[in-house]
Amino acid sequence: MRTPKQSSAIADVSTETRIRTAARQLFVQKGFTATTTRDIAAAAGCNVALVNYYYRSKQDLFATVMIEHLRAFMMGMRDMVNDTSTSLEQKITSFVDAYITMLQANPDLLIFILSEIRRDPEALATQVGMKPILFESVLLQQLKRRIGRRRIDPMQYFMTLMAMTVFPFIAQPLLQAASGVTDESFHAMMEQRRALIPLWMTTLLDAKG
Amino acid sequence: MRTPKQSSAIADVSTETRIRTAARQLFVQKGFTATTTRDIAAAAGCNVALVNYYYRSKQDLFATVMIEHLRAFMMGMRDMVNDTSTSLEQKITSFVDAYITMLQANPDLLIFILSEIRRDPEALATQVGMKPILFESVLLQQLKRRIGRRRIDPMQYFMTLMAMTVFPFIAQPLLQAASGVTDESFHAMMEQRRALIPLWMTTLLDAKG
DNA sequence: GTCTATACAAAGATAGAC
DNA sequence: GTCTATCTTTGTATAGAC
Repeated sequence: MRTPKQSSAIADVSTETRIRTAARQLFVQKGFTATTTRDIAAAAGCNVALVNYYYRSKQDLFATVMIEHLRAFMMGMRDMVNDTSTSLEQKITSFVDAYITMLQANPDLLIFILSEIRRDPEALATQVGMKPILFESVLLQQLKRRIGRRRIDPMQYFMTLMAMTVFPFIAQPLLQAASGVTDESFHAMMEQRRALIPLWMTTLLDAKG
Repeated sequence: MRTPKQSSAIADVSTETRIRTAARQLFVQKGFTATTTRDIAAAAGCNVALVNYYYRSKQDLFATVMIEHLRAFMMGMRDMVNDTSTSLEQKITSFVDAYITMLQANPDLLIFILSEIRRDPEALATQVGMKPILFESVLLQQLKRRIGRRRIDPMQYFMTLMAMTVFPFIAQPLLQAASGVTDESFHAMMEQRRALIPLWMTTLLDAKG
């Protein structure tokens, strides 16, 4: 008395999809190394060999899953940075807000992605389509126009914007361990930063570089 | 006709040290996952079992080697940030220089720190002695004096300094994958940043916050 | 204490039957 | 498409020589 197919809790979907779903949950929860193909197979209710059958390797499965995650966020970003009806300052504010909100909601996801991204950055970057967002956006055009003839490198400026927004979330655990800062005060610090970053970035724009 | 000991290129030192030396080279060169205990043993000219004999596990060996690196770096930092004979601007420049030089040489160290931060931030912070460097330095005193009565939060300022310096190394793999930036041009970008960061941080100091 | 040889288990990957 | 059986690599542990 046994069903030959779909013995898992996830039913009524193809094995391929069940594997992907199980993999996403496990990868986000435990990270790449700590997640085994046997874990994934068990959660998907199938044999170990099936994981390699559908996705050539654990590595490829991981890349597939992570690309799904990133792509959703990046598609929202793409619309925002290409909106011709908003000013550069408005875009910077929206940019900072979107990232801080996303990272406040998923604190683990960032370090997870960053630490595991070394494994195959090429697959992520190309398939998520970061190039147009980073290098062909209206935001970048507005930035170049604003900079004019002064010697500010747009890439350095953009890197600084990203850094000011994202880095605190990376440093958070260490900051809290070293200084005893609470979750609440860190949260308050990031809320304050929503206004501070646009202010400082504007200051840099108007200064000489 | 064979020597029972020290058949490796690294001679005249204890096996324990040879293992540590070989491990550091390989970890820095190939990363944690790609480096096997058998690689390390071969490079150290000893048996695989010796690696586990002296260091309980590959993970412990990695931690030992990397924490050595970090501690040495931080001790240098401590002297620098507490030098009463240098100005705030000089310290910022030295700070940026030291970090960029260190991270250019040891790209994997950063990933190690990030994953360790997640695993046990308390241990890392105390073992390396970050507290006095971050929160009791002459640098911080000079910063507070310089800020005076204006509404700049020293912590926000310091966080920004760290972010501008460290974040690019975190983003490097993704940046290179997305834009096709070569190792050389990334290196050049970071060299340019040695001057840019102190300039921008000084600009922020003199602006209103 | 040091070292060699070897065993063992876990995990990724593959071949071939059905 | 799916499964069983198997192979290979790799981290770890043990037994025993010197």
